[in-house]
Parts: sequence; structure tokens; C-alpha cells
Amino acid sequence: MASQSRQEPKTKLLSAALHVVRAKGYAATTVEDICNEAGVTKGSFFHHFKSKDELALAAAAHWGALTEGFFAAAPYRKLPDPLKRLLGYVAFRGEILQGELPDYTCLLGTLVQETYATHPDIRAACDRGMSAHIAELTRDVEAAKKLYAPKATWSAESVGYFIQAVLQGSFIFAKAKQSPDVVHESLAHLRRYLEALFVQSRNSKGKENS
Amino acid sequence: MASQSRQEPKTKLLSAALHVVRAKGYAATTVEDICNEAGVTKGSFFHHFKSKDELALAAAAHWGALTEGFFAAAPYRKLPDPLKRLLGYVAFRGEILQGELPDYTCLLGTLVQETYATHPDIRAACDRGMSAHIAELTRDVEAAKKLYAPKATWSAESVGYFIQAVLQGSFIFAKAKQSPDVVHESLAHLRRYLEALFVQSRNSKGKENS
DNA sequence: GGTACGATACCAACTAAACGGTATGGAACA
DNA sequence: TGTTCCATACCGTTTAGTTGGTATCGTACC
Repeated sequence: MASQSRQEPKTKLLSAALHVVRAKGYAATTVEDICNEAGVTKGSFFHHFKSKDELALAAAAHWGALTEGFFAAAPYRKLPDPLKRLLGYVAFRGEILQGELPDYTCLLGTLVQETYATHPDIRAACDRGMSAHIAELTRDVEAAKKLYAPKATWSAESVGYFIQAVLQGSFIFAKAKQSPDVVHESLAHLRRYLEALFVQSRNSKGKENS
Repeated sequence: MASQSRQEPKTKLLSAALHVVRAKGYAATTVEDICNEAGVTKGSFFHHFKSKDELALAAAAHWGALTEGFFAAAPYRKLPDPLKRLLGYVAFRGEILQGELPDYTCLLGTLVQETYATHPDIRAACDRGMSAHIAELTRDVEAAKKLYAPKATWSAESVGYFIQAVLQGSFIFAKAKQSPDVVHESLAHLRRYLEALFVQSRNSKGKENS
């Protein structure tokens, strides 16, 4: 417990970073913003992190660990059928759109937009985090494909990325409109598409029309 | 001609802003960055724009005007059939993925992520610009729906937003992976979905399965 | 048609504040 | 005594924004 309470401020700083960066963006977030949100001083900050950029890397890793645990524990994960699990994921993403925008949007999507050209290591960390989440999705897509659309020409991985692109893109509109409505509607379209992908017992042949 | 050459620096600043902001993000972009890119001095900058935020508003408006003209002049716009026009749009979005990332990604999507919580007027400007583009799309969706899927239960507008969400979301992955591959693959999925939406002569009845 | 004049366009040097990061010191624990 | 942890005060740099001044240009009067 002693060692845990010693780690507390570091975790507080990471949690604060997750929230503030998702609200204001990375560049506009100052170290003091994060310290204030976490209730610690700058001295403590720079004791735990060499620099602001290092915090970003740690925050990305922290985010990866958090979300992995979060989705692993979600009820839909217990469904035996991979397609049901996939649709369960989509439904679950709709259910968790609660609270303020910084509570349900994706840190890595926000972060990578600002850093991809200027901070190669942060960009790579975001890529790793998002790819890991998508790899998990892709496994279910692959399994569902084997079961329900073995002859389909699309790759399971591209479906994983597509799902995630729909989410990330609708988050942008959620921010623009200050409301998760577009996310819900886009998830409905996404669900319809996934259902179509796995029901096409013959559409799988003619990959492209015209 | 004289009056045009007088307006040049302002336009240069706007064009520079479009490029630099898409590369580095809004907050990380300094006024001097934009001045350097435009080849003018800070004095000139603040002669034309009261503040950095005002430039952002002007850049958003400039972006809206540019893209409107750009898409209005695209060849697919001449297609008489609204569904062909819609699929033409999707194909066109794939064709223009040339050059560096800041050349084909969306300014407004980048901008709104960083400003939605802190700069209400910039957020609103981004919303307006993106909504205008989507409204144009929605008109074709609406027309195609009347022709090919009159009984469908989805709204044309939600399809417009869905299309745009797929684009915005794949741009995030393009940035994370430094490559437009995911965008191409997502556009292929999107095209397949749109085709399915407008071919469903009976799927339109049973809006939701299970 | 030249010239005085007001306005607009532009520039270089400066300022005040904010920011990331450091130096220093002390409390707690081993 | 030494090490970890955290706090305060401070530093150097960067940044948005100012200031004061110069060039350019249309206009109108002589």
C-alpha cells in the first residue's frame, strides 16, 4: 500500500493528462494545467516525467492499458459467437457515450492529429495503441469471416480499421456539434454494414460492381 | 491587377495557414510559422488579421470557399444519376489522395479537435463548413434514395455524415501510419456499403434485424 | 500633368506574459 | 546518512501582440 500511495501522484498526473489533453488538445495543454487538474505541483511533475513529451508517451501507454482492461471486461466479450461479439462491440461503443466529450472520445486520435508531423515517437505510440485495439477487433472479424463469409474478398484487418475510422470520424463531428448524435447514427450505419458483410452468401464473389 | 496584387499577401497568409495548421495543428502553429511560410512579416500579419484566432476564422471560411469550388468543378459532378454522383464522389476522394498528408487532409477536422472546448467561434465555423459540404452530399443521397430506395428508413443526412465520418476517421489513421492506405481501404468499404444501401429493394422493409 | 495628400499596405524592433524546464531545499523513510 | 519524493522560487526562451515608422497608391486640385 505504501508503494501504491507513492505511485498515486504519478497516476493522478496521467489521469489528469488524459482528460485535459482530450479537452484542449496536446499543444494547448500546459504542464501547469495538468498539475492543477491533478492537484500536484510542477516540481512533482518533473520528478516523475523528464518532459512534457515524455508524459505524452506515458499517457499514451496508460491509455492503452486502461482501454484494454476496459474492453476486456465489457459484457459483450463473453458472447461465444464472434459476429455477435463484433456487433456487441459496436453496440457497446454506443452505450458508453455518456458524460462530457472528453470522457468518451479517444486520446490517441486527438494526440496523433497534432503530433504526427512533429513528434515521431508520440505518433508511433499512438499508432501502436490504436493498432493493438484494432488487432483485437480484427481477431473477431477474422473468426466471423471464417464462419459466415469465408469467400469474401475483403480483409479482416481492413474491416477493423474501418470500424475504428467510423468511430474516430464521428468523434470529430461530436466535437463540432457538441453532441454524440452523429456517433449514434454512424454506429447504426456501421452495424447495418457489418450485418450485410456477413450475410452475403454470394455477394462475396462479385467483389466490385461496375 | 493592381488591386489583386495588393490582396496577395492576405491570400498568401491564408494559404500558408491551411498548410501549416494541417501539418502541426492549430495551437502548435505560431504566427511566425505562418509568416515564414507566406514570406511576409509579423507586422503585415497583424495588419490583415486582428489576432491569431481571427486568422483561424478566416482560414476556415477560405477553406470552405476553396473546397466548394474544388468539388463543384470535379468531373463526377456532371454525372446525371445521383447515385453515380455519390459513388463518383467516393471514388474522387480516393483519387485526390496525392502528395503529402497536409495536402489532402481536412483543415476543419483538424481544427475542431483542438478548439471545440476552448474557442466556441472557431468550433462553430468548422461546424458550418463541414455541414455545408455534407449538405451538398446529402442532396445526392436524398435524390438517390427517392430513385432507388424510397422505403428505406435511414435518413439521407445521416448517410452524408457517415460518409464524412469515414473520411475524417481514416485521415487520422493516415496520419498515424504516414500513409493513405487505410483511407483507400475504408473508401472501398464505404462504397460497398453505399451500393448495398441502394440495391436493397426489400431490405428497406426490415430496417433492423434481430 | 505634376504634385500635394490621405489612406492603405507593409515592415523591423520591441514588450509583456506565458511556458517548459531547473535549482534548491526540506520532509519522510530506510 | 542517503535516497526518494515533492514543493517553491526562479530562469531563459518563445509567443502573441504593439509600436512607430516607411513605402505605395489612388485621387484631386492646381
